Formats: sequence, structure tokens, C-alpha cells
Amino acid sequence: MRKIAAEVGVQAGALYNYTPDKQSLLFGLMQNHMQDLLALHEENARNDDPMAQLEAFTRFHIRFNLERADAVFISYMELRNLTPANFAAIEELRGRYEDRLEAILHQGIAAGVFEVPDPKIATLAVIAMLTGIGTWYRPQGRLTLQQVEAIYWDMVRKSVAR
Amino acid sequence: MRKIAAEVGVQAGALYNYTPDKQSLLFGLMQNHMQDLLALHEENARNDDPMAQLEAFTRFHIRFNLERADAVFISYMELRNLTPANFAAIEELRGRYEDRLEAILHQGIAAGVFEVPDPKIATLAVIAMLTGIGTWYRPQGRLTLQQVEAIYWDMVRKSVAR
DNA sequence: GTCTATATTCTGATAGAC
DNA sequence: GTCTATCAGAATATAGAC
Repeated sequence: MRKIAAEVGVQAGALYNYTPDKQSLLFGLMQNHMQDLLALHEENARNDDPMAQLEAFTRFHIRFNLERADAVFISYMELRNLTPANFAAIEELRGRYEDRLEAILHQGIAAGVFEVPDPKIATLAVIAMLTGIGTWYRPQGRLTLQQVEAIYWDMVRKSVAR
Repeated sequence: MRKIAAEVGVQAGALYNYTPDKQSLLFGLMQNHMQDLLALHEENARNDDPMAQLEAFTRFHIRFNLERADAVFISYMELRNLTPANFAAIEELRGRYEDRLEAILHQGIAAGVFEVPDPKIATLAVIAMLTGIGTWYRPQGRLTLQQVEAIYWDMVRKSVAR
């Protein structure tokens, strides 16, 4: 709290005009983050064929996670510091996001363009692979965002291909 | 330190007969973990064709990470609490492990059995995908370890396929 | 080698003046 | 709404008895 206050330019006590306690502040950050993720993904989603939907999901997830690397980092590292009730609420939002990718995979299987033995697991595998970019990507690094997107889309596409 | 002492069954002060400070204790745990990873992987590795090597790596990484879920969790979550020098030492070990997968990919590309636009990135992508299993896998869950290995090997194989 | 006791620092949170 | 001052508890680490 003292570090946050210093960053904002006030004393620690002043923060309590804006949040009842530290837990609420953390939960609010994480809830906003997940709600932004769901809302922005909804805007971004198209009702194309499954392959186009999967590509859109992949590129959206990469961009969203890299543009908000700090929030993603906190949302992952501070999960264990949420109360059980708050943890459950965040997990519910995370589950909703995962369900959207899983739905795309089911559509692709039904259409005969994907071959996925376990869509739930494939969903988690793809998201883990893409989210992992945040641990090494740097804007001034060797690869542009466009190149990163292209490389990962190639791997995602092939990993669920027939 | 108090929690560790309680778990062991001594008072907090007694721990300082075994470690000079908390940082050294954490670093020792993480260093041992990474050295075990490298040593066990070396035992496990075969000098087969690239496809067999990649399958062995995939299955080894899954098993190692699930059998030591606690150590993996700590090694990831506590990275930010290492001093810069200790952090660099752990990253060096991690890099050596990644290099082994990258070498397999390079062999497969040279042999014409893999098609990977960027072997370094593919290495990170595969490891992130596999390590992510630790966030959801439970021994009493829906899938056996054998089934998990099969599903992920299918995805890894396809993601780097020609 | 472990204990009790304690020094020191840090933390989240509150009280009351302005 | 922010400040100063402070409380209460927790943390790492040390000292000295046994």
C-alpha cells in the first residue's frame, strides 16, 4: 500500500478513501482485467468459419496479453492472495473466456477441419502456449509483434489440424 | 520462516543452523530443482531420430513437472524474490534446459521432419504449453497421466510437423 | 542443535487535525 | 480528501542460556 501510494503521489492513509482494504483493491484490478478481456474479445470475435475464428482468437489473445503485460502478470502471480470467494469469482470469468475457445474447437471438429482428441485440454494448452509469450517478449526485442503472431498462429493452427 | 519451522517441528531461530538467511534457502531449493531437471533429463535422453527425441522430451517434461508440482510452483512464483545474481544463475540453468529442446528441433529441421519457422520461439512455446499442465492437472482428475501425455504429445508433434 | 527472548523493520489499517 | 501520527501484528534475523 505504501508503494502504491508513493507511485500515485499521496500518503498511504489516503488510499483508504478509495478502497476499504487491500484485498478489495486487488480483486477490483483483477476483475476489471478479466471483464476487459471478455468484452474486448466479444468485440473482436467474428462469425466466420472455425479456422478464421481460431486465427482471430490467437491474434487477439497475443495482442491483449502483450499490451497489458503488467495486469496479466499481477492477475497470475497474485491469484493465491485472493480470498476463496474472490478467487472463485475470477476463476469463473477465466472459465468463460476458455469456454469461447473451446466452442471454436468444437465447431471446427464438427466441420471436419480440426482434429482434437480432447477440446477442453486443447483449449488450456493453446492458452498456456500463448500466455507464455509474456515471459520473454520485449517490444524492442528481436521479433515484431506481427512476426510473433505469425509464428504462434502457425503452431496453433498445426496443433489442432486434421 | 516461522511456517517452515512449524512444518519441520522446530522454532524459527533453529532454522538458522541450516541456512545463513532466507534468500540462500530459497536459492538452494530452486538451484537443486533446476539441477535435478537437467540431470534427470540427461539420463532420460536417447540418441534416436529427432521425432523420438521430441517425444521423449515431451513425456519427460510432463512427468517431471507433475511429479514435483510444488517445486515447479515455487520455482516460478518466487523467481521475482531472488537477488539479481541468484536470478541470473537460475536463468542460466533454465536456458541450458531450453537449449536441449532447441537442439532437437534443429536436428529435425536438418533432417527434414520438422518445419519450424523460429526454433527458439518454438522451444519456448512448447515448454510453456507443457508446463501449463501444472495449473489444472490433479492426480485424481478426469485424465490419467498416460492420457495427458498422449494428448499433449499429439499437439506438440503436430505443431512442429512439416 | 534447539530453545526463549528480543532487536529491528515492515505491513495493513485507523484516528483525528486541517 | 489528504495529511501526520500511530496502533497492532508479522517478518527476518540475532543473542545467549541450556
